[in-house]
Formats: sequence, structure tokens, C-alpha cells
Amino acid sequence: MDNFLSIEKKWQEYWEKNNIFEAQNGSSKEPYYILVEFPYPSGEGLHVGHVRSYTAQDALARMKRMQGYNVLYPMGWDAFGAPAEQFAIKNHVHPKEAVKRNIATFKKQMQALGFSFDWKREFATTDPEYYKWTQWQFLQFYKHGMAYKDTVPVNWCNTCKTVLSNEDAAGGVCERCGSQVVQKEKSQWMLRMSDYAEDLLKGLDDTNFAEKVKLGQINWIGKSVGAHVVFKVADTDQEFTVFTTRCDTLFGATYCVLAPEHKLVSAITSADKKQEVEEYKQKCALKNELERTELNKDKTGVFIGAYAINPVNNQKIPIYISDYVLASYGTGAIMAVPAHDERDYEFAKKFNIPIIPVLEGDDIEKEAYTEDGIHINSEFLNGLGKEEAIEKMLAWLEEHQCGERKVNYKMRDWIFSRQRFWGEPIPMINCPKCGWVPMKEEDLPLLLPDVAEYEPTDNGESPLAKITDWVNTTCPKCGAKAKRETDTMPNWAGSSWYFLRFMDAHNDYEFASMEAMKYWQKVNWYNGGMEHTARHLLYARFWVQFLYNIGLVPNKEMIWTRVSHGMVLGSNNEKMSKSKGNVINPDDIIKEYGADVLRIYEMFMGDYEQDAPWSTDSLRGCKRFVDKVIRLKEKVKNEEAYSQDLESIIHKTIKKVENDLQTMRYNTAVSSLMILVNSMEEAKEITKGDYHLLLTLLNPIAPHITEELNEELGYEPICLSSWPAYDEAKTIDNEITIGVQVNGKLRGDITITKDMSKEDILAKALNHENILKYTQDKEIVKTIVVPQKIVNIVVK
RNA sequence: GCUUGUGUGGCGGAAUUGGUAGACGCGCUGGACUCAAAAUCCAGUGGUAGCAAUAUCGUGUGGGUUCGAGUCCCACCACAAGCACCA
Repeated sequence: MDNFLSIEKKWQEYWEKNNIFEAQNGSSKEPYYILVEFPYPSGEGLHVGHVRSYTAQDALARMKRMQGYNVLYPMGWDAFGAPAEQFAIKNHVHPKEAVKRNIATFKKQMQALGFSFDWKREFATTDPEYYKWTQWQFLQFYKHGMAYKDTVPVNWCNTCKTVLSNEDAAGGVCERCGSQVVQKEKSQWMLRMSDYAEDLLKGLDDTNFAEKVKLGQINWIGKSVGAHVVFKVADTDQEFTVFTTRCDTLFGATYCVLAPEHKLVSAITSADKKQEVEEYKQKCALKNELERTELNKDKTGVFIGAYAINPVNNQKIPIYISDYVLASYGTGAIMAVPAHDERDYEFAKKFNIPIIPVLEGDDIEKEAYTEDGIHINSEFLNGLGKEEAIEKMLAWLEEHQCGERKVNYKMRDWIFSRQRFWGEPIPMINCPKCGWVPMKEEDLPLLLPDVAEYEPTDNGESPLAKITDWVNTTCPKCGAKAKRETDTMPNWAGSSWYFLRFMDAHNDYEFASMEAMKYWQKVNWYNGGMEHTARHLLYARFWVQFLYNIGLVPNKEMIWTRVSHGMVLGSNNEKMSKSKGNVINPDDIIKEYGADVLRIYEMFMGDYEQDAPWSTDSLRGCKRFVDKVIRLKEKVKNEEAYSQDLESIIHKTIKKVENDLQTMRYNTAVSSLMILVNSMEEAKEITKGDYHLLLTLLNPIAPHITEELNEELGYEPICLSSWPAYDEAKTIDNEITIGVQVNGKLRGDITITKDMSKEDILAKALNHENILKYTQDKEIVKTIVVPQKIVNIVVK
């Protein structure tokens, strides 16, 4: 059938004209919210990877509608941020124009694939009607003390000329351009995300995220429970605090280390060490994060000529500075226990610092012993194990007022400023008299001005800084001349709450009404890539938790299940990329095979959560499958009931497809439909009812051709019909064949009926010709009969 | 180094709570139809031996538990992704 293109077009138009996929707020039907990550509308167009996840969730959405749910399956565009801007710069068009054009392409491609999105709720994060609310929410953060401006050492990319978040600069390399990241001091807007560390951890219990997703979140938050211990600096009135998870090893501390940036360093460095210390600090400042991690296998550091007093035994121990201690984690200072910490051990060996074991363990001549063990050389801790010793030490520290229990998190506050054009302007005004003043909410949105030059400047300012008309304004508080903030928000901002907007997409008065959010409650299924399960999901949860705390959303967690899909790789098993020449364009596939075939193939290609390589051969197999379904029509006789011979397999297939679609086992759903088609092919003729059933089950995955064939049969459109019910009793076969083993080895099989007794089954097994060969002259020690499964006879 | 995930035919991958390993699809081989090709249909297809019935080996490696292990336990190996001096 080569007219598939016109058939597909026909049904796409039908669905649109009749608003089939429009979700109704407040409908009496049970709500069901299915969400896929909205894409960056890049210039590349839709990727076959998009097709995989959108089809998967589309199939679920279509089935759920047939099951009577009010399904919300929305789509929109995450159009702010670097990729859109880079594309715009490269192709010399205004980002606004490029985005508009790219969205049109994406949308056309999606429509050609027949996705059942509710297009009435479509929006882009770049729409002023949308980013007005992103800005409004930023103001709420500010008003609740959750947004602040601070001068912080930030990751700076010289190529992109912008500040990068820790996440964007992972590994000391710019995520976008791959060049090395350097450190630079900058005044940045920050969100107090670290305040939410514990809540973000706890909130996971109120979600149904996949275990690996939860673990990703937990690792990123990086909670560690330990203690603060105060060390006095000998012969001064200064003191500093260290963070440790092993305060039980305090008796083994033989030196302390401060981060080179630690505030106390200059104050306590002895006169004769001043120069050496300054030189070392200089050297560290020049190193970027990559060098500090990669090239620093070899420990470096400097003794600063001062001593600390170990509070438990009043020992004087030397203080060093070294860049293996990070200023940004804990207190920027540590007590070093070389006997029981690998890094300290390495450092102590190099600088000839004494090593005192306080735990019984391996030979510390060779390496540090970091496990649990019995304490020695530790006065009141001697003889205790790790947990007990930690508790006792904590009590001692608190009693002597030189320490306390303390929890630390790796997660830092969110650097929220970008020196970029293509982002939401931060709605803050700097007044010489009043300081930072938020814009009036009624003045939002603060529109991005139209400019000719949107490329970043060399001095690290946003291109907005050059637009004096825009920058110069008046203070909303006192009316004096003032200047606007020229930084924009990161691309994570708009995507942190878009799923709420979909619930009430065109509300002009609120970002979404409480009523709408209470109706939809939560995202039932949120599908996205594994690469977003740490950051995007964490930002979105933080955003929602904040809104919940100020009473603006109904639930502290608004996403119930998060699932992640595997990538579609090139046929060479590598990630698709233009440079490797292994990119498959969905448009080409649709043109040659049709959207239905592409959809079936992408569902069939393998485990949905696993990566899978592209195979055009396998795609052809799916084409053959569709052709078979079409040819079956010739065998249809005019009768509504299921054929008797097919009844059992039909009920089994309904059950299988229904289960598989809600558990993301799309590949086996397709395979069971293939099996059904194969048995219909074997039959001489099939009834209209059989055929209609097949088309209904296949419809969620291949919606066009099934509607067409169904119409030819004279039925109402499948998209208006109900999902078929199965009869559990009919899914059980009357007769099945089970294996018979002797001593665990398969020696034959027997056919049994479903109500046969264990005794009868055993008798039949023992009478089996081949079984007799193995049992005669032998003693039967034991027999195992598992109904429906197997018989095992143990002989001696 | 740490965390997580994955190892099953020539390939993609199946295998409810441990119960006939290899479903389904691809590819391949042989045959039918055809002047021929495509398409379609029929048969076969984990290795080895055998005409066959069947036997034997077989789910990364080595052990273990069990009547029975791809599945559970222990130890290892390989690959992939993420994190990486987080005290």
C-alpha cells in the first residue's frame, strides 16, 4: 500500500478537526497526565530518539484515553538557552526568528508522526506570556529571601564568554564547547537551593521514580553526616572549625589542612613562611578545576608555621595549606588522620608527618586503613567500634564545647545568572539609593529588547548591557535613576515549572490556577533522558517544593513516576552524529515507509530503557508486518464474534498488550501482536470481530493505518472507541505441554489439561517412553510436579 | 578510584514468583511462483555427532545453594554511563 502518506494525512486532519486529543480541565473522567521532556527546537530537526520516547508515551496516552481517562499529553518548546542562541549566531538570524522557524519544523514533523498531543496547550518558554511567569516566580524567590546576589568564584568559559554552573562545567570542561574552564570572581544571582537539600532527599519517598533515578538524585545531593570540631591555633586567640565524618579518629590527627583560600591563612601564617605561602596561593589561583583534579594526583602543600591544638589531647599539630582541601565544601578546613584516610596518608608520606593508627587494621606501612575497627591509642574510645566511638566522641565534644554533630551536603546553591542575551531577563533593578529592588509584579513581563547585536561581549557582560535605553530606568521604590540587571536566567529556569503551566496553559492571571493543579494533581508519567535525571529533575523538584512552601502548588512533589529511555544509536552502535555520518532523519523514513512503520519499529527495536542501534533491515521487517495486517482484510468474513480458534490467543493478547504498554515493555507488546497476526494468517478465514480487535490493539502504536482499515470495515473510529476487555478465564489454555525432567535434565514432554491432578500428571510423565528409559532399573527417590510448569523425577 | 547499569545464537532481543533457554523480528540456507527480478508463500536455522529418534555442550569466568539456576548467593573479568581529592 503506497498511499500510506495520504492515509496518514487524512487521519491527522481528522483528529485535529475533531479535537480528539484535547484534555478537559475539570472533566469528571479520571485525570491522567503523561509528560515527555519538551525539546530544544534545534536547527537539526527532530531526532529519531525523540520519536522513540514520544511514540512510547503516545501509545500509553492513546490506550489510556480508550480506557476512559481524561489524558493530558502536552507538548511545548524549551527554546531559551545556549543551543538556540548558538544556532542563531551561526546562521546569522535573530534567535527569535530562528526559534520560530525551528518550532515550525519540529511541529510539522511531530504532526506527521501522528502524536496525540493536545496542541491547544502548546507554548514556548520564550513566549512573553510564559516567561512573564518565570520572572514572576523569580520575584517570589527573591521576596522570600531565596534569591540573593553574591560575589563568588565561578566557572568561566573564555570561548563562550559566560559563567557556567558547576553542573555545566563538570570535570573542568565547558559542557558546550569543550574548552577548559577557568575560575573568575563574579557577582551572581543565586538561589538558596542548598536550604532544600534535606527536603529534596526526603521528598523522593513521595515519588515513584525508578531506583536508578532516585540514586542519581541522592548522589547529587551528597549528604554526609559528621561533626564540626573546633581547633585553637596555638599561641593566638584564633580558632578554626573542621568538618569530619570520622571524629572517632581524632586521636590520630597529626596535622591540619586549610584550603589555600581559607580566610584565616594570612592571619596565622608565621613571618618566615609568608612568602612561601603567598606563592603557593598564587599558584593555586591559576589552576582551574581540571588541573586541580586531574593533575593533582601528587599532593602539594605548604607548612604555614602555625600549630593547632587537638582538643582531645592538647597536642600541638602543624597546620598546612593544600589544594586537596576544597574551600567550597564543609568548612574549607580538615583535621588530617593519615593512618585512616588515603589522601591524608599520601600527604603525610610526602611531607614526613607522623602517622598514628587509632584503629586495629591492616599494616599502615603500606596504606591507610579506612574501614571499621577496634579503637586503640584513643583513651576513652579504646576497645570501641566505629559507630559507638563516633557517638561517644560527639558527646565528649559537645560536653567540652569544642564540637557538634553536623550534616553536610555536596549540593550548593544554584548560580542563577547567565551573561547571555537569549534568556529570561532577571526582573531586578539596581538603585544607587535603595540597592537591589524587584520590579513591580504588574510591570511584568520584562521583555527582551530587540537588538542587532546579541553576541556576548568580551568583558563578560551580557549583550543587554550595551542597550542603554533598556538598561536605564527608574527605581520602583524611590523613583531615582537606576539600572536594570543585565544578566539573564539559565536555560534550566523555564523547564523547572513548564509541567505546571501545561495544566492551565493560557491563564493570564496566574502561572496556573490552584484549581487546575488540584484537578491534575501530579504528572503520572514523566519520560526523559538519563542525562536529565540529575540536574533538570532536581531543579524542577526544588522549584516545586519552594512554590509548595509558599502555598502556590498543591503538592510538594508534582511528578510521580520518572522513567528514562535509552538512546537510539547509529547502526554502527555509536551515538548518532553528523561527523560520524550515521544520522537517520525521521522525515526520510516517514516518506519511504510511513509513520506507522517507523513508530512500530522504534517500539520493537529493543528494551525501551536500554540503548538500541538503528537497523534498516529490522525496520523493513516492521513494514512486512504492516503489509500482513493489511492483507488479512481479504480473509475477513462478516461476523462479529471472535473465531473460536482464535478466542484464547485474542484474550491473551489483550492482556499482554495492556500490561506491556503500562510497564514500558513496548517491544514485547509488538511481538505479541505479531504472534496474533501470525495465527490469524494461519486461519482459513477470520471474523470482522477478530480483525477489529487486532486493529484496536495495534492502534496505540500504529494509529493511522488501523483507523483506515477499521473505517473500511464500517466501525466508528478507534480513537472514539473503548479498549477491549479480556476474560481472564479465556487466557488460560485447556491443554498445555510441559517438560519432564529426570534428575533435572529434560527428557521429554507431555500434554496435560488444565484440571488434571498432580497424580495424573505424574502418571503420564512416568509412562512417557523416553522417561521409562531413564527410570527403569532405577530407584525413584523423589518426584516434583509443578502444575502448569514442569515434572522432575529424581532417580538413583 | 567510587556509584549505577549491562554481558544470552550471525544480529536486535524474549524468558510473571527459580520450572521445556533462545519467543518475536532480522539475517542466512533450500524450495515454490516468475522469461527474469522484486514482492509473496513453504521448509530449515545455537554448537557438535547422527538419515532420524536422540545424545551432548551451551546464557561473560570460577565456585556455591537447590530436585531444578539466564534468574538466588560469593568471588572475579569485560564493556558503558555518571561522579570524581566532598574530609
